Amino acid sequence: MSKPSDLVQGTLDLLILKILALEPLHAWAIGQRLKQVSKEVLQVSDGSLYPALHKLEHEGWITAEWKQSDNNRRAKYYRLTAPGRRHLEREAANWNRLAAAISSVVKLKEA
Amino acid sequence: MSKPSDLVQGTLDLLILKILALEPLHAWAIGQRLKQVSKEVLQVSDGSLYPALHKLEHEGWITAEWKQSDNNRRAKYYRLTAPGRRHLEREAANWNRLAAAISSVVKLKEA
DNA sequence: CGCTTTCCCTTGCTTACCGAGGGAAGCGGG
DNA sequence: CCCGCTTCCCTCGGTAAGCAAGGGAAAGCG
Repeated sequence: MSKPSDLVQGTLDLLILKILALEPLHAWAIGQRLKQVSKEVLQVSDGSLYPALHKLEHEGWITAEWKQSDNNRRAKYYRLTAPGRRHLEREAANWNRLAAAISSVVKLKEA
Repeated sequence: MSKPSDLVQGTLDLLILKILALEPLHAWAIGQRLKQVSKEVLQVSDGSLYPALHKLEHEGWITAEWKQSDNNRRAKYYRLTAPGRRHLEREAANWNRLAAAISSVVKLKEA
């Protein structure tokens, strides 16, 4: 099945970049943070998160650095790059454009 | 490539159902209407539209009927069913929930 | 009689995500 | 001291969704 009832396809990159724009975090914490700030609405699984992060890193929008986590474990902290920040702005603008269009259709009443 | 810059994945069903909730239409007209009401923002191709309609019909949310179009051609008019209307409400509610959550994340500033 | 427009459809591909799996290291309790 | 729980890392195989590119037919018009 695998129906994404707790995520909108194509928005994961945007969400990750936005979270990292506020503060560098490791993968696991990103998932937790996303869940927390969205009040449990947005939930992303490991199997989605890690590949997405690797893709973003490969595209140069984030960089990784191994550090010690708060719980004294090795963790790969991701940080937004300058191109990443610009990309985030583009993605955010595009989301706003599309979300507004869709919402306007959803709210349509008889002409 | 095929990057959906003019659509958000997973919202096509919702958009189609909503358009049909206002007025029965044939496939080609649905595409036009969607483009029109969204001020050119939402554009859906043939290759997306027809399979989506067939799927919706197969699931019982819409029904089809051959008629003459305004331009005197044969056209398959789709109409929302009662279960389809209920499904539309669920999908719309889910969209609102997720879109609000995503938008709230996108608008985040430093805590 | 070609040309454009309006309408129908399918096939193969890519992207994006998920579920299920596996592993290692710190930490606390018994 | 070991065992289980949590935290953290990752990959693989599958599925869903949409798109580009193909195809066709019939109406109307010059």
